[in-house]
Amino acid sequence: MKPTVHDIAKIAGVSLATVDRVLNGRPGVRSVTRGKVEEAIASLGYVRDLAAANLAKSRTYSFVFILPANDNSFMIGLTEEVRGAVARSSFERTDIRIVDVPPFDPDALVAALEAVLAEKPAGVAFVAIDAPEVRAAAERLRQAGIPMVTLVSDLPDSSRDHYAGIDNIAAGRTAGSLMGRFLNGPSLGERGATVAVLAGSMLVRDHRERLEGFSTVIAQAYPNVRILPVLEGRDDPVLAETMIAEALRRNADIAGIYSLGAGNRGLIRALQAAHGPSRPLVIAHELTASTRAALADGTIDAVLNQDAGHEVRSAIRVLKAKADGLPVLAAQERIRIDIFLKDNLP
Amino acid sequence: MKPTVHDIAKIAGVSLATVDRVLNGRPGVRSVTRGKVEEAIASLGYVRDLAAANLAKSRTYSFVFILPANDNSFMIGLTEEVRGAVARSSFERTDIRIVDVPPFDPDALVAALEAVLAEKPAGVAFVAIDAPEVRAAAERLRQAGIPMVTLVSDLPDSSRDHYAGIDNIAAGRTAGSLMGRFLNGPSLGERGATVAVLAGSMLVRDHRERLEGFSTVIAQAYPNVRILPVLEGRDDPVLAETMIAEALRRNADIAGIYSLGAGNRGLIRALQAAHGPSRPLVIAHELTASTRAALADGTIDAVLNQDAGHEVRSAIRVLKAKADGLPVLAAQERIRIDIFLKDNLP
DNA sequence: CAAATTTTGATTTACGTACCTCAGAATTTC
DNA sequence: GAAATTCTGAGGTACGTAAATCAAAATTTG
Repeated sequence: MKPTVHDIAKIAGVSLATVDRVLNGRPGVRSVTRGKVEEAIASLGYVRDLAAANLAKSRTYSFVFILPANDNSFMIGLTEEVRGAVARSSFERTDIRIVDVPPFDPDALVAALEAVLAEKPAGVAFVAIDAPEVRAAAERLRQAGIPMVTLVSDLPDSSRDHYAGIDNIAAGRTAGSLMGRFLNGPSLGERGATVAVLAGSMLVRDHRERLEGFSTVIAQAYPNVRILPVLEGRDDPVLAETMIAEALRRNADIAGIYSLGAGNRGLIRALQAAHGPSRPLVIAHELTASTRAALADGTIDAVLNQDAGHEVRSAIRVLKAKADGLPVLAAQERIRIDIFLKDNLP
Repeated sequence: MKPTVHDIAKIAGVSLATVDRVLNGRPGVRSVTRGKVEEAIASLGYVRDLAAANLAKSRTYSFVFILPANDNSFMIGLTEEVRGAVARSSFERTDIRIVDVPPFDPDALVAALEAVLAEKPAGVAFVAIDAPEVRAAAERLRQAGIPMVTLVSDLPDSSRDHYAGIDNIAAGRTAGSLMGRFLNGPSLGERGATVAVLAGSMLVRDHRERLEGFSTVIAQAYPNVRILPVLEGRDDPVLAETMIAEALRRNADIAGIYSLGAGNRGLIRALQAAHGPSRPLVIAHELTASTRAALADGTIDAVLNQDAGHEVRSAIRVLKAKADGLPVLAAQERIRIDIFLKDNLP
C-alpha cells in the first residue's frame, strides 16, 4: 500500500498534526522533531496524493492566457484551442481566463501582465513580444511567484518558467534544408537558383529566427542558392499578394519561395494567378485550411507546422506542475516541428 | 460552484442514497424516481468529480502491457518508456505490469492475452501481430469488457478500442515523396534512378504498409524511379549489412535506399564501408543512437520517427478514458510521423 | 387486508489530505 | 522556581464521492 500521512505519524512517533505542519511548512515544530518526520517521509518514500490534497483544498488552478487578437488562421486556431481547454476546465480543475490584447503591441501586453499581477492567478501563459519592458513585467510576475509560460513566441533569457512552442531556428534550418534538397541544390551547378522569402515582420522574434536558420543552412550547404531581400508582408493577405506577384514579375527566375510568417492566403492567390514557365517550389508555415488545400493541389510543396492544440495543452500541464512545484516531463513537453507533404496530411 | 451529488438530491427531492443508486446504476430505484434524478442531473449539468470518486474507491487502474522481447533499439526504447510509466504509477493511480513475449510469435501473444483475460485488468496494451488467432483472442477480451489498445503495430478490423501508433501507409508515402523529391525525380529524364528497399519482414504488417505507401507514391509521381526487389533483413544487423553490401556491389547505380524496418546498424556499416562514386540517398525509420549519428554525419539523409514515449503515454491516457467510459481527445492522441533531417534533430 | 416485496430515506464510514482549535507538555526566560 | 513562551498531541470538520446498513414507506402479491 502507498504510505499515507498516518503512516508517517506512526513511524516518526508524532501526531498527525505535526506531520501536517512539516509537510505544509507551517511553523511550530522543533527542528529535532521536524528531522524525525522528514526521516520517516524519506524512509517510507511518501508522496503526497495530489488528487486528495486538491480535493481537500477544493483547489482549482486559475490560469490566465493572454492572446493577441490577431485575425490570421493560426492565432484564431490557437484561441480556439484555449477555448477548448476552458470547456474542459471543470474536469481538469482549472479556471482559465482568456485576455485579448492588440497584436504587436508591447505596451498593451505589459498592461495585461500588470493586470494579471494584481489578480494573482496560479499561472499565466502569454504570447511574448520580445521587448525590454515585457521582460521587466515578466520579472515582476516572477517576484510575485506566479508561474509563467510563453506560448508560440518566446522571451529568452527572461524569468519565464517554460516556453511552449517550437524551436524557430531549427524550423528555419529545416526549411532551408528542404528547399536546398528539393531544388536539387548540390547539382545546380554554376547557374544556381534564386529564392524569395516572405515574412510578416522582422520585428517579430519568431520570424527573425526562422530567417536566421534558413539563411544559415542555405549559406553553408547550398552556396549556389541566392536569397532575395526579405519581403515583409505584415501577415496581410493583400499586401503579401501584391508583393509576391511583383517579385515573380521582376524575377522570372525565382525557383523557390519560403513563406515564414502567417497569412499565406495572399501568397497562394498570387501563385495561382502567376503563369510562369514552371511554378516555384514553395515552403510555408502553419497548416491551415488554405495551406492544406494548396498542399493538396500542389501549389505548396511543404508546410512546417506547430500544433496549437499541443502547445495549449502542454502550457496547461506545465503551469499545473509549476504551481505544484513538480518537475515537468521534458520529453513530453517538447513541441515538435511537423513537416507536412501532400502525402502525410492528417 | 460546481454541482455535487448533494445538489442533485436537493433538486430532485430525493435522498443522497437514491442519487448514488442512479449514478452508479445500482438497482432499487423506480423508473419514475430515476427519471426525476436524471432530470436534475441534466438540468444542473452535473459531472462526477473523477478525482473524488477515485479517492473514495481508492481506485488504481491496473494495466498490462504486452511487449515483444525484441532486441532492436526501438523496442528497447519502447520498453524503457513503459518502465518510465511504471515509475510514475504511484502519481498516476496506475498499476502497470509488463509482460514480455517472444517476438513474431502469434501463439505466444495469444497465450499472453489469455493470461490477461484471467487476470481481468482495467486495460491492456499490446504490440499486435496481424493473425486470425490474435484477432479471436482480442474478441474474447472485448467480450469480457477489457479495454484494449494496440501499440505501434495495429490489428485493424478487430475489437481493439484504439491504436496508439503511426499511420504506416502515410509514413511509406512520405518516404516515397521525400525520395522522389530528393532524387530530383521530375527532372531525372530518360535515365531514371534505381532505389533499393530494405525491410525486416514482409510478414509484419507495418513493413508491408510502409512498402505499399512508398511504392504507390513512386509509381504515381516518380515513374522513372525503379524499385529493386525488397531485401528482407529480418531486422538483423549482420544480415542487413551483407545484403546491402551485396546489393551495392551488384547495382552500381543505386541512387537511393529506403530502410523501412528496424536494425539500421547493419545498413549504416555497409554504407560506411562502401566507396562508390557517389553515396546513395538514404531514408530510414526510427531515430536511435545509430541513426541519429548517421543523420548527423550525412550517411543517412532523412529519418522518419515515431515517438515511443508519446505512444506509451497516449496508450495509458486512452486506457484510462476507456476504463472510465470517457471520450478520448482524438487530436491529442494522434501519433504523428516525425521527419528528421540533420537540421531539426532534437 | 395482511404479508411479502420493493423502493426510498437517513445516517454512517471511508478515501487521503488540509486546516482549525484547544489543551497539555516541554522548553526557555527571568 | 514560577511565568512566559514555544511545541506538540488529540480531535474535529471539510472536500466530493462510494458504499454500506437499517428502518420506514410505498407498492405489489396472495
